[in-house]
Amino acid sequence: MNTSNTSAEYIKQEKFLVAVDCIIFGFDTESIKLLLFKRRVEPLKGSLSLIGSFIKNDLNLNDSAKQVLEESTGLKDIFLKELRTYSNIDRDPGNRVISVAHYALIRINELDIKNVEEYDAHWYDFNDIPDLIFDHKQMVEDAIYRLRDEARREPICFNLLPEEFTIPQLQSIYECFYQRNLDSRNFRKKILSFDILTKTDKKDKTASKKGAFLYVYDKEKFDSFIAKGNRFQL
Amino acid sequence: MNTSNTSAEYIKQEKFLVAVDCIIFGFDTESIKLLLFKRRVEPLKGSLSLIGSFIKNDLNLNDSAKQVLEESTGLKDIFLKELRTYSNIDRDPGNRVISVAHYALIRINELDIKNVEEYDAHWYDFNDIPDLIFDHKQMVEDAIYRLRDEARREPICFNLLPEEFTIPQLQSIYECFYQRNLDSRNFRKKILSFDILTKTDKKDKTASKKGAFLYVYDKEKFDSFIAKGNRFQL
DNA sequence: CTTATTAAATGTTTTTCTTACACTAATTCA
DNA sequence: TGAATTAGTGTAAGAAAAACATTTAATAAG
Repeated sequence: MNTSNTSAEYIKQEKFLVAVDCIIFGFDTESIKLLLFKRRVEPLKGSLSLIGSFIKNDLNLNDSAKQVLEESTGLKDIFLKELRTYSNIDRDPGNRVISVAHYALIRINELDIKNVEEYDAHWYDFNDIPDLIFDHKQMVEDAIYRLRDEARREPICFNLLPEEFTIPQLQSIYECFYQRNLDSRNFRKKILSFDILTKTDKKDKTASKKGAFLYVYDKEKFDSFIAKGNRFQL
Repeated sequence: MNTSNTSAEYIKQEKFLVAVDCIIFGFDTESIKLLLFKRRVEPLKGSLSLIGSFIKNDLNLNDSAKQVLEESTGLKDIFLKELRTYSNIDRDPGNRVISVAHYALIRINELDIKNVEEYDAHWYDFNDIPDLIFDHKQMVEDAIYRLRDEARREPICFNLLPEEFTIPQLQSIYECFYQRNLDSRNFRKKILSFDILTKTDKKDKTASKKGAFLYVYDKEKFDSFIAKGNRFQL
């Protein structure tokens, strides 16, 4: 590290290992899933954990998390947000490490199988999280809590679906988050009332004989919806 | 730092300066205010900034922020939450520093004047924030945005008022946040409908001749309100 | 001691949003 | 060709939000 122009007051200070950990969510028609990994370094090598990495001096935290995601999933341009820091002194028995947890929403179908196998990654139902190393299970629980809240107030669930998706698919994500069935008439009415979706003339016939029309999320429509003083709320 | 039991993989890693910065909010019958400080170290010594500190090896981030707050305001048991990290490589010209911003709500009247003077601290209207060092102004803007959102969904505004406060006082905080007048009948009806306040038989006569009854926030009532499946929303 | 002033406290109606509810349509497969 | 399956649609009732004006309690001024 270049310390040539380091201020005098700074030099006295202690330095810390800083890591990012990523909570990766996906959705597969039935349930919201979480991508978990076999840890590849000591301590606790081989145990289940989130994917993470120590940060380097050339990237900020968000870019570090992006890099971790790209390496482990093969995906770029992923929905990614900071959750919070985890900084208890003894959280990592290897040494003191301050970790900044990030959560990501990905489209399961776009996941690169090669990466997944190489990294020994597996999907777990978000209602049935196994024990994880350190405080990773706490991170997951915090992320689920945050995500539930955010899904209600921001149009983020589209990030779990293909570019083109059906209204019933979208509904089932919300049913997963809220753990209850929603009325399909009311749901459709509400989501379409925001006028943020564009209907295509294509149908998805994987889920029914009749087939359901495919829609795409339109960020510009959303922005103008908000600009008019409206609020996304499900 | 004790590195005797540090894992091999960890030793190779770069370490970083980590700081906490605190965005301190108050309220003084008219407007929401922000406590700003004259910076006491180089670089940019003497410029306006948030209060902050490098963290040490014996405290987690939250406790570090608490310590900063106690030293600068003389207050304990302050409402304090993590906002987010700021980690751009060049954000601090003194050296690379990762800062974790925290926001705090305090009761202006409880502030220790001695500390305030010693630290050269001053209140600024939250609608008129001066330029600050580094990315501190961004932190403030992010904190205001977060706080506005949180005030709508969590009972946090009480932290800006004395233990005993009037309904009109509470209303004026919300009017500040939303920057619009609220109907006093509807506001009162709504806030009382949550059944989270206890009315005292005392009156505050500083704001009117008639005087307004004082109320206290009851955390237990709030918890049972939530346990019944309700949602605080203003 | 009467009157003027000031902000607090209160209820009702209208409008908007939410919830509950059941049938028809399109397609596939047997 | 008919049985099965999910998609798609409208309306009525109930709940919540918004709009709106007057009376009350206390102090201060004349």
